[in-house]
Amino acid sequence: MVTISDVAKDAGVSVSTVSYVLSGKRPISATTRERVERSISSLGYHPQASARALASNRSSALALVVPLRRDVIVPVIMQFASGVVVTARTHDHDVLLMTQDEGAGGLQRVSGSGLVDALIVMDVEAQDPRVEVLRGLRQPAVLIGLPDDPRGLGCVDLDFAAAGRVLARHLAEHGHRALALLGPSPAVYDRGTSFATRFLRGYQQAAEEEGVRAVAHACEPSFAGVAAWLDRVESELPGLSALVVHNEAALAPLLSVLSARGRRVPEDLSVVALCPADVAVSFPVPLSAVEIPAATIGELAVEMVLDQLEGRAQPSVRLLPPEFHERASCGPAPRPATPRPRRSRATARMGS
Amino acid sequence: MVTISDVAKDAGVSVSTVSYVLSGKRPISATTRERVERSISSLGYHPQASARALASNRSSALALVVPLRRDVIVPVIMQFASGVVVTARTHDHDVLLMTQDEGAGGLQRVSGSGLVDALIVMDVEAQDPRVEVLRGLRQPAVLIGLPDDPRGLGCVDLDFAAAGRVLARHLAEHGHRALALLGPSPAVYDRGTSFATRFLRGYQQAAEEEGVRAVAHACEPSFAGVAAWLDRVESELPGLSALVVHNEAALAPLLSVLSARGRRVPEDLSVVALCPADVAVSFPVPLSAVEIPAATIGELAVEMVLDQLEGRAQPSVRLLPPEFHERASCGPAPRPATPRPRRSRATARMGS
DNA sequence: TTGAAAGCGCTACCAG
DNA sequence: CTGGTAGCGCTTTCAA
Repeated sequence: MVTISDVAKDAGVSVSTVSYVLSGKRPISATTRERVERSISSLGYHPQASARALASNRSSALALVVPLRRDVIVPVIMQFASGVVVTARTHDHDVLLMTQDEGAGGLQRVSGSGLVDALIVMDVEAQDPRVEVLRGLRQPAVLIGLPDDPRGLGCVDLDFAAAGRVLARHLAEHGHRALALLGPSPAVYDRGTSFATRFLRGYQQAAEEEGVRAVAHACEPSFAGVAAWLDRVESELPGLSALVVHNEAALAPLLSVLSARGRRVPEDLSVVALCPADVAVSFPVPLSAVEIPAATIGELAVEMVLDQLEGRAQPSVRLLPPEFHERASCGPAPRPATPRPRRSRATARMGS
Repeated sequence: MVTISDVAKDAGVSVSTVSYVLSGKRPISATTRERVERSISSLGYHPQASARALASNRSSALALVVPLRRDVIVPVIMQFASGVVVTARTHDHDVLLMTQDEGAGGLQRVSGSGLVDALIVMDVEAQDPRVEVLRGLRQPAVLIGLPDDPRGLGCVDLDFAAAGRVLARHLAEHGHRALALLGPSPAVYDRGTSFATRFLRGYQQAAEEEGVRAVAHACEPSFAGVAAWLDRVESELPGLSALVVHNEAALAPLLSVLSARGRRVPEDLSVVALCPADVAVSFPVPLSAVEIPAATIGELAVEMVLDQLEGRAQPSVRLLPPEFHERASCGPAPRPATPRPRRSRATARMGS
């Protein structure tokens, strides 16, 4: 194994000079630098990560904690993780992959052992017990999600409230006067996952502002679940002409069930969703949808956490604006709109 | 920060004793061990990873290289990665996440810098340039996939040939005499990805043995691609009554197109696939399918690579047997089988 | 602009 | 069964 002193010897300089050539932390004459670099590549020298970390007290690694639950949208996780890894590499950092099930203890372990310089934690819930632990660590952290009390921690996420607003408003502007939100499975609400609630609030707020009737219910992502959900909202809301879907896994069953019942999209029923682009275009009629900018969130998380690490910035909360993509699943309301009241009461609630 | 000598002082023993308590590499009296452990937890001591790695020349980390291409099946990758991380943790190892795009240089970097003790590389192609690089590294490696020349490297993968055989044979046993294989997109074959070819060979072999007619064509996973594929095989193979799908992304379009054309599954056409269980059950008619045991492959990869690291085993190739799950998409051939020839010529080829 | 050398915290060898 | 201690390969301060 070739070490820094092998390089120093070969180049006829001191060890510290080689180190400074590598780090750029002090000026080096062009000729010296060149000699050193020649030796480095001719010897095939690679600085040893552990020695560097020990001496500098920096690991050049970030921890990334990903969820494993079955109700997460796997492709979104992957996009996000890719964004993190690629961005980390452009800042000369590596990524240590951890799973949710290591829990708070895992965070303490990697932090305490100095394995990483900073942490990025996905899928953080409103009352996540890990939040308090993260606040107590030596290393900075950025969360994907928005806990109730984010003090001291960076947060990045889609602005779910704005996403809910955008979708509801879009339907209202197409003349729809009665909307239904197909929400995530009940388990997601039970867990107190804040994004579901934020989306719902945005949806309700826009519906109210636009003066349209709107219901919302959680939905199990299966054929049976979707069928039951449909029965319920159709009986609950006569004149229903548009759906907002915040449940990726329910999309396929939903569209199957609709087609089986002879309800055409968008002629009979408009559908808009929050889902990745590739999912949106995987149906016979491409879905108008808001996307989760997962890769961007990943990049941003890395940049925020490194800014905190270098003292360039304080922890802050960043909610990214939703991007709506119009495709083919949203049309005008089928029946001429009934005379629009100046200010109708919006009804929106999230039942079980 | 609390160090090993703080613990030694607190417990009234030497640092080496603390070290040996931690590693268990030499006998320690019960009383000493207890005192040391008490000090460790009362001081909240965490051994520093970098110092340990420097002194022991072991990082206790594995590199995991995941693909980023759009034609990979993301959930399978995730299952696999989870299996790797969880298993690595049970063996006291962490996982460094790398992306495909770091290429051979990335492998050399993490290897040369001693960041990891071993490497696991996913999605390895028949003529993958990384194979030669991996062979030259100091650390052992295990590949997911099967390159043409795997000498010196461990390999784990599904036995794709057996999977192709199982599916074709299953259909033949249900009386189907004319089969079509809907393969991955042409890009996959062009890339020389060995799993596609292995699956195809197994399918062809079983068809020949069973004396059934069988065609095979690559297919773009889109509505247009699937429709064109269907037109082609139906005109090419009169009496076609069963499909084998080796293209997860094409499943949804395929089933939509079939339903739009009034072809019922399984009454008019039987369909079997190679896909994850959750995908198989996400359609109106649950698909009989072979699954990729991704989590198992991940576990196995970790165990194999650690066995190599510890000198407990030589690099070897392990192909896991396919597991077929009967669901609802496969029925008997619709028309009574034509008199079965003793040994008919099977036709199977993979056109563009 | 460069060199010398003191650690960083741990492991594992050598002694006892 | 336990202690002392020489490194592991690098960074960074102090000195020149």
